[in-house]
Amino acid sequence: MSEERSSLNFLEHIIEEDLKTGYTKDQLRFRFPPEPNGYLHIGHASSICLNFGLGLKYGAPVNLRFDDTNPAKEEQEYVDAIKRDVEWLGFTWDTERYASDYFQQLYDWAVLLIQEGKAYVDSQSSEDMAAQKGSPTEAGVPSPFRDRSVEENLALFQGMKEGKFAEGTHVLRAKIDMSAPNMLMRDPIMYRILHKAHHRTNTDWCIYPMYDWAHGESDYVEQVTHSLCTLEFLPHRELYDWFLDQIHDTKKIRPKQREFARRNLSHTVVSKRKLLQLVESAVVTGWDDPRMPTISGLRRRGYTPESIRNFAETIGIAKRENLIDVSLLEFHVRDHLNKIAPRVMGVLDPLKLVITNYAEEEEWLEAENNPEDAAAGSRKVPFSKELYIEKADFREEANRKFFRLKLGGEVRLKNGYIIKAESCTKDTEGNITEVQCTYDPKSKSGSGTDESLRKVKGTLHWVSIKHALEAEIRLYDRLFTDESPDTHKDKDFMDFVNPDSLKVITGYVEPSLKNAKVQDRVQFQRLGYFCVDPDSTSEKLVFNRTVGLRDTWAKISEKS
RNA sequence: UGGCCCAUGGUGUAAUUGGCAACACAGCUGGUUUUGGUCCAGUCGUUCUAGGUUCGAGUCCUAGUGGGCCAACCA
Repeated sequence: MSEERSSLNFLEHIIEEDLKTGYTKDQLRFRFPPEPNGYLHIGHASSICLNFGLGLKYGAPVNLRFDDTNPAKEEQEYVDAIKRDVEWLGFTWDTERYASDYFQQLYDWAVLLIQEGKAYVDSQSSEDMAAQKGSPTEAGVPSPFRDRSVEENLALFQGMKEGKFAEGTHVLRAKIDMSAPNMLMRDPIMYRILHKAHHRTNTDWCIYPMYDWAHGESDYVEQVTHSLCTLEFLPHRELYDWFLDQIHDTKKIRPKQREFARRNLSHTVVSKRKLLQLVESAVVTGWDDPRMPTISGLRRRGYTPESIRNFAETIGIAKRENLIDVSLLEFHVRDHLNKIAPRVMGVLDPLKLVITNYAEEEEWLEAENNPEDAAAGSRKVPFSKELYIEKADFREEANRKFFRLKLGGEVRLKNGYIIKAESCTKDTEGNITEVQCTYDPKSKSGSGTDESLRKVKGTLHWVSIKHALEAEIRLYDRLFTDESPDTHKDKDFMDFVNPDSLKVITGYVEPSLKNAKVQDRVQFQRLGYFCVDPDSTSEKLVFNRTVGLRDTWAKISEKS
């Protein structure tokens, strides 16, 4: 597969290079390492697609590893949600791992470092330590505890482990270089005391390793070859390598950390703090609100795993700053849903249409389920004298660019007949309340008559009033009015919340939808893609608009 | 103000590693269409600046400019 001549991203170039000079293909191994402290979002999705995609490309295993080194923030609930989301995206991990699986090993290695004089227990306050750290332009100063004896360090560290000390009284630090230009190398903390129960190890431990100490060593334990993370971890690489130097057995794989730029999506925020703020301030209804950029939100909105994977693949991966327009994500849902979503008819903004010369009680017309997919078959939709059409599809008069219904003009009712608008009635305020029309009985769709073959410029969707199902329709728009809401120095991202990001309306849909199930996805013809929300009941259908159809008419009418 | 990373059409990403700057989206034209959808065809438009090396530079070197990251007992 790696012989494919399709272009490679910079990480694939690195891997190809490593394959030539070092590793064999069957040694390759990747990992996706979330911290179980929140819900996964679209940014994680591209990291998941990157790591698991590499696994698929090279036939290499990919571990799902939970970076659970901070019991203050992590919960089992998040572990479960993360697993569900990764699975939903369509990926299978090789083994499920936890940094907490390695607490004992990490402890043993830490003891080794102490014995070698490469780590020491510091007993200062965090404020004092911060003050000694220096700044990017000034060197730090050594802690007064830096030269404790190995014996004392060993005894204290053991005491820390045994719970003899309160939180904040001691930490274990690596003894590296207090004047290193890289601040992370100025005697970084390896362990802190936390008297908190951990969702997996419970109270077995009261000292917990810091990210830098745990991450690289976990990669090493798992023999991950390429440990990929976002660019803000670049300064950590030096420390990652230093920690590996201390324990690396040259007969084993030495993991490499490499960094890529996180993908930024326009009109959204992804930081956990900000997403939480949206939830807590009730701007959205929860982590899975269809407007949220979380995987669970996208799922509820009606996005398909394929569309997200395709999106991740087209945006690619690189090292530069980026802001990807959400419309690209929308393109990919449309692209996929166009192929798989059954077509149905629903009217969201109804206007009554009466066919004055229609004499039948009702009839059931044949309707194609999906013109993109012959195997999708067809269904019957009821037709009768009184229908709903969209308000926007009728005007008393209009210019030639308006293909829809106008007085004296003709259109085809999708799957039905050609009609001609004869008159309309209005209320006291001048709003059109009903349109009267006549139909050509010989023009029935699919009948093969000359009349049925006639071309008319417009085709409208419709529903038969007496057969229609009432449904709640939730129309979503971007959550933020600004394309990059959290990058303004003078304004808070909450200032850009779009007040119209949700509109709830009542619509009328064809009766074939009666038994639609939660998560079913359909195209309301000429309107967009919709899916059945979990709030739906047998009494009342609830649809989410996933995304509208591409709308050329909106552009034309905007111009004039 | 120290160290490090980055810079290619409107957006995102490529460029066989120094050899004709391409792909997707968006835009615009037209065609097909019982969805103003889809599909098809065409079109628009790009290497931050200044030097240097070279027969040849998006790619290498130097300087500049612009953007980003780094001082949590977070990850």
